[in-house]
Amino acid sequence: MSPGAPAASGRDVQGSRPLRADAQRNRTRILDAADAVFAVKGPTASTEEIAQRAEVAIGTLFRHFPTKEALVEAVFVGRLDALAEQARSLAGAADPGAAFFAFLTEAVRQSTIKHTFADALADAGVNLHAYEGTVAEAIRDLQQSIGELLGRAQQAARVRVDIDVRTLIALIAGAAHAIGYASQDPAIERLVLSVTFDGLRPPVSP
Amino acid sequence: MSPGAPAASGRDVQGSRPLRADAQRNRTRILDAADAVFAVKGPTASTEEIAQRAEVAIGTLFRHFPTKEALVEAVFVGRLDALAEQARSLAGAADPGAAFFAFLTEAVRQSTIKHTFADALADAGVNLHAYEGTVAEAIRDLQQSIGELLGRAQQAARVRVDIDVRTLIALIAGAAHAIGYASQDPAIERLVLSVTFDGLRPPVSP
Amino acid sequence: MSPGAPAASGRDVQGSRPLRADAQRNRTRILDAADAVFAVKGPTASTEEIAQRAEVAIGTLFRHFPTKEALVEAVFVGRLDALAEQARSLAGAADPGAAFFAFLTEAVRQSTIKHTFADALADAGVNLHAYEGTVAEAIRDLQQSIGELLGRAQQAARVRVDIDVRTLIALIAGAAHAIGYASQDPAIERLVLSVTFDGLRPPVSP
Amino acid sequence: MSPGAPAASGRDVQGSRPLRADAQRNRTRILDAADAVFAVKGPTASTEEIAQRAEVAIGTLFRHFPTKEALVEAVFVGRLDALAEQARSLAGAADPGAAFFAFLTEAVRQSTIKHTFADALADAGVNLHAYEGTVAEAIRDLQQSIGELLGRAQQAARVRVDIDVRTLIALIAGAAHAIGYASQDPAIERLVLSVTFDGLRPPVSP
DNA sequence: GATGAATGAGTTTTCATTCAT
DNA sequence: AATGAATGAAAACTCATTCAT
Repeated sequence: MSPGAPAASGRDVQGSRPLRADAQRNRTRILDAADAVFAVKGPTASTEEIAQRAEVAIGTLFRHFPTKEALVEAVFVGRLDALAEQARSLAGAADPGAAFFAFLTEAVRQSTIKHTFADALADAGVNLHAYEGTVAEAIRDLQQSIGELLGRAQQAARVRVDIDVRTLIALIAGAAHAIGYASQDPAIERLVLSVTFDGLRPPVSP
Repeated sequence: MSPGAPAASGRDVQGSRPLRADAQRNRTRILDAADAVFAVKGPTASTEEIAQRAEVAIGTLFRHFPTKEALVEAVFVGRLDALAEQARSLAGAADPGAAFFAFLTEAVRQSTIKHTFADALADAGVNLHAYEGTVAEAIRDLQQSIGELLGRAQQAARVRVDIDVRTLIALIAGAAHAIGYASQDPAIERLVLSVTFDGLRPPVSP
Repeated sequence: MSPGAPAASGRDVQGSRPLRADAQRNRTRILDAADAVFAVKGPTASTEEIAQRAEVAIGTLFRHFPTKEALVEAVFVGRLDALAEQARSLAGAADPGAAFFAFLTEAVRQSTIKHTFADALADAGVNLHAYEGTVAEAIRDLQQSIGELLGRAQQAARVRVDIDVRTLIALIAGAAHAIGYASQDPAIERLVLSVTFDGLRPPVSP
Repeated sequence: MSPGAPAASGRDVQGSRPLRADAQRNRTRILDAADAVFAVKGPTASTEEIAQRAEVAIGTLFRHFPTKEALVEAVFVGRLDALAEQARSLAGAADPGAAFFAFLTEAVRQSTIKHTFADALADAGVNLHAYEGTVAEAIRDLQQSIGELLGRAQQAARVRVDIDVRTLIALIAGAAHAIGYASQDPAIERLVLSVTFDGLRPPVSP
């Protein structure tokens, strides 16, 4: 599991005392397993399968996440945090345009693994008002870090000024989807990114 | 239900005599219901719910579609046929560029109703080799009619020549996804389409 | 279908006017189909399959036999009649012992095709009191014709005198079952018949 | 439930740790219920009915036996084990002929409860090659223990030497069938056994 | 009478969730 | 806290039987 993976999320559950060491370890294992299984089978994968992969009993899974939905959300938040982290790490780059498009490429690639995430990302990114709790928090955080990158790229005249963060997130999810199907075909992947990037550039001034 | 809706599909099942009037009516009701329910809840919606909405017994549903998969495919084929029909109706237009972008707009809007369709569309469009039967047939038909529009627009220098049909279908699905979440927000819809269109245009020659 | 097959049964349904020619033909087709299908798949075979094999609509099947049970019974009666016919054709033979064992061999072989029949035969043969209608009638008829053969063989001192018709029918069904499993293995078939025959012979007088 | 009944089977599922006390209790209840229900209604009885009789939820039944087939097999193996146990307990008897016929009587009586078992017994006994897993194992075990009894009885000149284990099992099943129907009538039961026993004895040397 | 579409209770199986150990 | 067995409400699918055409 790469650094920045969901389980490494530092987001604290408010109001709960720190977990015992073994409990914390189980929580991490469950999140990692869920992340992997959801990525392959989508969110209809069974909790039982996740528990098995995490090598914990099903009861343990439900002790940590009272419903399946809670688990799905936690995985989602983990991915959002990882994305936001990535955006922040590019925030100070010398070339704002390069940083922006580099982030875009990476974000699309990561979302590509499984549509579920792209779906959830776009939905949350665009309809933040419909969310609450940790998801809303994570999205707000992500929007801010992406906003930073976007703003700088726009100031550097590398991106159309009429694009806002919510539209950008929608575009990322869309491109991820488009590419997701063509996993065998690098040509399509390149073309989709190319079209999206070109469409984002400011119009050539006459 | 708009004209060209799935139930109106003219694709004939080979070798079966025409259905009795009442059976045809039920088949249509089931397809319409499935189309509507899948649009809202995705393909995991239960066959029972669809049967209820169609006001037929569950046995009737399974008489018409022997497995759930067959029903899902039939709905899908219906939508593909409607799209292809649309492409064909624009094929002879005087302005190939306008026709192309008009089709794109319409295709994205229709796919937007539910991601399921966009997903399936892109998957089938890109990975046609993985399909067979009526779905493969419908996709091939759609690819051809879209190809026509695309080819003319490229000859008229209104679309980049490096785009092929498969990439285009992937882009349509991607844009549909992106927009799908922003159903409340026409601004995002406009921007996503604008970015996609601009990205598709041929580079300005210096 | 060999002569003597169930459909050829001459047993009249009491009180019903003679069937129209085409109806009679359909009745025959259904019975033949049911006989064949039940022989292969047992009585859990679906009515639909039988109708298809008979090339009639399912509604036609149920017009002739108001319940599946009625159809099963009719097939059964057909086989009982065929057996009884066979017994009668041997009744006048010169050698009563040979006639008896020839019948036995034939009866076992025929019942062997499918255990269902052996089961039903034994049950009806032994527990005649539990049956009524055409089945009871057919069994009584069969018991009488077998009784004839048995009586003569006993008088000729070729069969133990303590055997009665009901026991004999049970033994036939039992042997048929035993052999049914060994359809691949003629050795077992021969041995089972040999044991049964030997056991039926009168004890050697000292 | 007599000792040696299916639930008491000592056959261990390899590789699985011993069940928790309550789970073992439920497993036993389910097996006992299945044994009883199958005996009355045959193997088409519904899993739901078995679960009800065992007073467990349907999910519990399927946790213990992942398919209905697995349950049917487990019941079958239980009975086979009980029979083999019985054969073994008679193996050392002083009088091999008496032991052999005592076993036969008992085996027929037990198989008589329901034809399903006799059917399965004969099929597996004769066509062992078509089985695998625990069923094959149990049958092999049974064949061996019966073979022992048979061999000794043959050496003592109490049974025809041309009989082999497979034929013997077929005969047991056949007799069980024959008797099964005559449960009300001890006379028939006695006669069927008598015929079978007599048929198995070696021919009187002149 | 024949047809075959419609019905709906019943079947096996899955799975999120609870709770005794 | 962890375990994993138990629960029971679905879910997809079947099939004997009915009834409109």
